[in-house]
Amino acid sequence: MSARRVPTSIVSKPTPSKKRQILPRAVRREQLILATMRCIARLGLSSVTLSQVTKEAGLSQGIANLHFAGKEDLLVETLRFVTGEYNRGQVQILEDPAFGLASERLAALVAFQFSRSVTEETKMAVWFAFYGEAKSRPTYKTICAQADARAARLVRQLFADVAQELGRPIDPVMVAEGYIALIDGLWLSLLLAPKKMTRAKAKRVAWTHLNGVFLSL
Amino acid sequence: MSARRVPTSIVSKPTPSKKRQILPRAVRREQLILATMRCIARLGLSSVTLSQVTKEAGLSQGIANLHFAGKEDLLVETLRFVTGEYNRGQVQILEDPAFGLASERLAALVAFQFSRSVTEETKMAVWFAFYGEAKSRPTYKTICAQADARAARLVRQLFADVAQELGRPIDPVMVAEGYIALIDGLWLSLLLAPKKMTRAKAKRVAWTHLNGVFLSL
Amino acid sequence: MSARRVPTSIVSKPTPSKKRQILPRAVRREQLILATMRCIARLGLSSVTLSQVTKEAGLSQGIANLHFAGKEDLLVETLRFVTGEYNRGQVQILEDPAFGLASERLAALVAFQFSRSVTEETKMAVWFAFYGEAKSRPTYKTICAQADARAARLVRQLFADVAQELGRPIDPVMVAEGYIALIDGLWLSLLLAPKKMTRAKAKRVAWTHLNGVFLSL
Amino acid sequence: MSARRVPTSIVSKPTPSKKRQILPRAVRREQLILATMRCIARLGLSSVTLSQVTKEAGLSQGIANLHFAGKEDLLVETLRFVTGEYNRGQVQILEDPAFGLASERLAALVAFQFSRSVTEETKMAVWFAFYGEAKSRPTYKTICAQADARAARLVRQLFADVAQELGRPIDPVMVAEGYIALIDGLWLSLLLAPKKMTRAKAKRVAWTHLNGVFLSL
DNA sequence: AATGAATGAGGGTTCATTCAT
DNA sequence: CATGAATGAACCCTCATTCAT
Repeated sequence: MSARRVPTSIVSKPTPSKKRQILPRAVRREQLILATMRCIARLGLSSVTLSQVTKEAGLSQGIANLHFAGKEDLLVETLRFVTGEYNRGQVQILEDPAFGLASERLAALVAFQFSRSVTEETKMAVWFAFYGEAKSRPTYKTICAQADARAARLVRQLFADVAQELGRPIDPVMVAEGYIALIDGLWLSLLLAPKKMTRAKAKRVAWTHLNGVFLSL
Repeated sequence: MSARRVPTSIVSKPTPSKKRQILPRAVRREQLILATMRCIARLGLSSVTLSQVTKEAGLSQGIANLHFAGKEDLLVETLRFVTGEYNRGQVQILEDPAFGLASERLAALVAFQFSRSVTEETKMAVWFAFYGEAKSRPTYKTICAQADARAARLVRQLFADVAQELGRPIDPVMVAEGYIALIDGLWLSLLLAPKKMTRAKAKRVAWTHLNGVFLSL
Repeated sequence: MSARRVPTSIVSKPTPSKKRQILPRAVRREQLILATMRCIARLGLSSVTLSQVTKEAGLSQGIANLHFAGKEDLLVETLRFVTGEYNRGQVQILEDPAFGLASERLAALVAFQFSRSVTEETKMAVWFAFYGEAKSRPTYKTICAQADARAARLVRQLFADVAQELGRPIDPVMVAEGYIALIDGLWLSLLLAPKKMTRAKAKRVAWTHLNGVFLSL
Repeated sequence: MSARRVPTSIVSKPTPSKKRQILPRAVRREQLILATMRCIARLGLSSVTLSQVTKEAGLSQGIANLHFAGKEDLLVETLRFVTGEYNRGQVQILEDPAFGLASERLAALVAFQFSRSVTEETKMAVWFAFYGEAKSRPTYKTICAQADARAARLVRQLFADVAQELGRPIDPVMVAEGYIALIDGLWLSLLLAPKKMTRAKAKRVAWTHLNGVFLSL
């Protein structure tokens, strides 16, 4: 049958080319953001240096300050990149006209949240790296909060739809909050104990929770 | 009837005394660890400096290196302090002979996990600060993993007991993992969006989840 | 009749230029090494700081760590610089085809060893600064020992040639060791008591010794 | 035959006694000076710390500042101790009424200068450690210069006596300076290349030199 | 007098940022 | 635009000194 495909990712390191190249601003910025993500995952947010990031990107020292206002700005943009991508993915599912039923949408959401792309180690690491600093960094906190709020709104709406569809009266706010907390916790397990928590298992746990919530969905 | 007590915490800053004071090693270490916790909460793990920590503790620059092998050691001991305290609290509940029923124990656990002491902002901040770096720091990762493993074992046992007590056949491993993930996620909400998530609400969410799991506990 | 020339030296401090200048790595390294030599002479090996060295070189704090692996590396390279220079000078004399007679070579060696360039105060200070630490620093010791061994070999050969030329049977090993010790001792006098020991006087002492050794050379 | 005696030295570390002891000032000072010498030999002048010295002496941190004005004072007194001891030894020989002939005195001097006690590694290391710093430290320089001057005076007188005794007209100043330089150089060899230069060999080199000087003494 | 915990100035080093090329 | 050498502020850490015990 089909050959085992190597999972490719936009976050994996590209092959370097030694020539001095002039590229569009947006491309350079993304190069740097992706390199930043890999560095955060490898070194941790507190050990990331511009030197490491630019080396990872295969570019010169000074380039980060050329395309970003400074290190902090690069980090913020990295966070925005990750949250933006996630939120766009969520929106796509919840607005996809292909789904007729809310419960189908929910299934798609769960699948998405534990898809390889979303739970990629690098991304998880970046998420939690910023969560860990968010408490003390208003900028991070705001971005995280906004992303969370957007996600919560979508999930709330979805749960309301599902409840209506099933004829089960639930409190969408409470249920959404519980569900989101569960997902966050499962992601944390995936990040910190990948030996014990797999994507498949996490998905099962999520469904168990949902079953409990909707009493046999 | 009782007067509204100001919530005191071991983590809050003590009044300074300008005199050069000589104190037992253990006391100094705890002073420094608590100051470190406050600094992590205020500045973030990546911005904590020994200078800040010792100033926060009202002590001199050099003292941190006098009582700890270095900054990294101080941070590690801080992490151990937090995880140790939590684990001890958990064990206490699960071994307390005062509880006759497993379900009473579970209630106590939930109460403990959302008690003021455990969910104190500073502590939550410290937890997630280290979680955020754990991916890239083997030492942190190990300590977190050990704490998580201990917690998981206790919760698993408790859930098995509760299930037996209620005559509900559940998979304690899956259920424990779900519950723990939920708690982690709720703590994260408490930390990042204290405006939207209160301790009371979190507790309710946790109970909703448990109800779902045990089908009307 | 010729005008009294100001003795110029590569070790004397150059005029500073305030502009940020970019220079080849080798040039910067030599700048720093020379500044280090001046600092050792002025402050002593135990009081040399990178701060002093870079100020002496008219450069910024951080530059030392940019061109050397660290302070210790800078010091080691400084030692190598001095020993290398001396050894090269010696080799040059002993291999110079201009000298027909071994005794001429010997005369040139003595002249070299007490030349202004070799006995420059700064260099003598550096030599003995490192000798003083060599006992306890394997790296210094090795470099000094290698330089000494090279010098001894050359002197031994030269003395053997001179002895043959004069038809005087001597023990080249013993004589070389004595001569080298004498030179070291005279350099020490030049360094510590320049008021009492001049280059001219030292040369005379050396010749007296050699006369004694070769019985009227 | 007699058993091979372990060469004992005042500089070797004494057995520690854990009790807090109160001792006469002079004893404490000497304890600390001897410990300082061992530390200089082991670590080098630039790495000696009071912490190391007091540990080596088996005493408490603060004691050095109790018996000396400060670290610098301790070092200076250590230098004085070594130079004083050497000078006293020299004077003793040159004033000893037991010697009838100046040449006997000279023989005794050579024997003394290469005696085990004087050429003890620790002492040599201390000598050259201070020589190495003397250039830049007026205090060290003065002490070394005074010791050298005293030694030179004695040697000069001795050489004059020997010359008269032998009926050889020599320049005592030049000869003394050459001899002293030779001795210094030989000590340096003993310190840095003990594998290649032994006390016996050094003595022979010295005698070869003296023979040359006095033309078959 | 003796101890050793506490202090704080100053060291080496890192690294975000600048800027000459 | 891109580079990477140069800068200098700020970090961690050491250690001479002080001082409560």
